[in-house]
Amino acid sequence: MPNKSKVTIEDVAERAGVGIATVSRAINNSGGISEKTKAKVLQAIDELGFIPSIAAQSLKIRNTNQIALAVPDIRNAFVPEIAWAVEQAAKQHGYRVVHIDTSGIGRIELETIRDVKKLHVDGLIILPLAYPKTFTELVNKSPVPISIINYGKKLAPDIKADIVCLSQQEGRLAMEHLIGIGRTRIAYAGAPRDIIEERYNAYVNSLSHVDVSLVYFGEDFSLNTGAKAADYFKSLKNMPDAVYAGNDMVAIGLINRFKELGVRVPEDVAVCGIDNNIYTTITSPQISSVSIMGVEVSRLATELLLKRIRENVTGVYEKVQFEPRLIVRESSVKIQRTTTYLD
Amino acid sequence: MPNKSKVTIEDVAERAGVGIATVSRAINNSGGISEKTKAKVLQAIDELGFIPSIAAQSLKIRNTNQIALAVPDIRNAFVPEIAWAVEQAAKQHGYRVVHIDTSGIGRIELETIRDVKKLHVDGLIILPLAYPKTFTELVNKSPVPISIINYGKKLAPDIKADIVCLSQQEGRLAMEHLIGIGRTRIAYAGAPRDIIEERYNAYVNSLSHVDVSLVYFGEDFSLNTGAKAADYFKSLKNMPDAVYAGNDMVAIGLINRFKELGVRVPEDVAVCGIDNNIYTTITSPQISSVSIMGVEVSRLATELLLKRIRENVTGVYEKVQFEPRLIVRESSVKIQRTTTYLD
DNA sequence: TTCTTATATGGAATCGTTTCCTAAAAAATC
DNA sequence: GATTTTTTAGGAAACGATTCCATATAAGAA
Repeated sequence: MPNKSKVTIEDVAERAGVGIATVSRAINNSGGISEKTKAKVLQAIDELGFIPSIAAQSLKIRNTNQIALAVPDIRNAFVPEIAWAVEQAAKQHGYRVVHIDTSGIGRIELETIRDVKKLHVDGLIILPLAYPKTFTELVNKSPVPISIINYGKKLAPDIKADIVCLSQQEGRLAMEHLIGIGRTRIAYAGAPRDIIEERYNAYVNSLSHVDVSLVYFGEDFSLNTGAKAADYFKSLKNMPDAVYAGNDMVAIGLINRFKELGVRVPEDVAVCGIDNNIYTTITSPQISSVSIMGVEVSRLATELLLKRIRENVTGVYEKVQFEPRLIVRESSVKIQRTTTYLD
Repeated sequence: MPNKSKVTIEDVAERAGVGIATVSRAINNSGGISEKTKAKVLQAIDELGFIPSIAAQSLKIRNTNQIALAVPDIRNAFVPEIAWAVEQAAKQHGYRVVHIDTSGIGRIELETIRDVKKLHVDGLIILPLAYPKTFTELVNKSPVPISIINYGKKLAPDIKADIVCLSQQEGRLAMEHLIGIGRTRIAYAGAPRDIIEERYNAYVNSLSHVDVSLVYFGEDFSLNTGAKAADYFKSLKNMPDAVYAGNDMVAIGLINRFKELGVRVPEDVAVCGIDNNIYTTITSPQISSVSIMGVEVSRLATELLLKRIRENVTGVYEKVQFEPRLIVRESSVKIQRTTTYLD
């Protein structure tokens, strides 16, 4: 870690025999400079190994070429894909991505928005889990543009941020699928309704009558919740013939425990999850799921943010909705009491 | 996104009726200021909602309070945990983390090191996959401290970076385990030796004789490689009775395909993976694996980096080795020759 | 060639901090 | 109360870029 190089634009100017303004023009391709001198400057830059001080540039230009990405927890199965897509898109435009872990805690999410200036970024992409009352308020007074990846509840229409979301039909898709394959006693397993309300709402709305004994609320959307749900369903005298799992982790935990308990999936119970994370294909049976389009959604959220940063406009916020996509795998098939049948 | 607040230290000074130097002292607790005036300044800051310009601070102080984390691909199962631990540790010290995706491409890894100044960070944590000849050279001339999370080959002893690694006994642990449970025809499945050499070396070193027909080199460490390995092993007239998988993804892919092919795990073939990623517990059978201590390793790597940044020293680089830990699950059990017979 | 216009170039101010240096005020010493 | 030492405060010079503005040079028109 030697030469903490401190070669400045002035050194370059001297070496190239030009003024500092000229060097700046060469760096930034800002025109008003002849090809000849530009080449001269570029060579001097190369010889000296000059790298412009981003701090100085930031101070003058007032941009940082950084955006922040605030996610609940990078260890959650559906998050890495989002982080990846955001970074790819950002890199393409010369932006770096600062990661903020909100731990899915509403308070931290709000603080992140409130103190976004402390992050030294030109914009913020946030994937909130909680939506307290002050959310919109804080977003609206943010000094930098915000892009929201919204897998939660509907946001205030007057919110001053670009929003990319899913049509919130993912639950309905899963339910319709289970109904479509002839299941009649469909259960729900997942976190309590206040976490991702829509997931449970879809369950209720897809049924003419809700049998509360078929609803299992765990603490969260985890493997563990799935396992406990399996125990619970197995304990019923009248088991469900399908489970709509609030997400894939729950579905995986559920199926695994079912297997231990001797419950066959999909013969006895069909299962459909949500998120379509890559681990739906590593279980046996592979799990039917609904893709929440993480890559598409987050790429667009990034593009919108960068566009707004670049164009520096505040009006007309975008709200784009993607459609979730049902992916049928082995864990949910038509009821056929003869041979098993996959597709 | 309204009031792009541009309240500066001068505004605060005026409001508090003091000089700008005094305001600076109040902000930074740098002493030489009476409690009375400090309170006055702090109040003014609060009233005006002043937030110091990080760009200006960086320019003067020449630090950014940011570190970069360069990883192969955040979507790889063992990476999120590392990213998480790094961020937690960094946050604790008031540092932000900029994520760099190297896609596991050696060229990009080298570029990241070479151009680290462009990242606007005070230090770099890198988890390299490849170690080309120029690696050490580039690290040594880096203008900022570097901390290496090393799961690969041994690094040059004179490298100017803190290194946190595993004792590279993870492969041996897995092999000894398989041998210990009585398996005699142990196979290898993973990427070619040039990717993570040690994983394969451990295989060779743990055996008195290597049967090349029991070695399957896929393209990478993926589910797909595992699946293809399963096909290959099944096609042998004389199947292995255990597979040492280069990582858990391979193990998962392998087991899944084995199941489709009617090969029983662990009865016919025992399987042990490496990484101990969380998905080893969601398969059936759950997979024995060796923990690579991701959280511990990366937390320490971060601590060492931040210490070096803070103390600004260049001598005496640390090299810390963690011991991997074997975790036995269902996929590998002692051979019990009771009724079942293979050949 | 001479005058006009377009193009290149350099100087100096600026961005918002920190910090050195000097001066004033307060505290301590005699 | 006078003098010295210690604290506290403010002015101004950096930090390293960008960019406005004025000027010099090259190109084009007459």
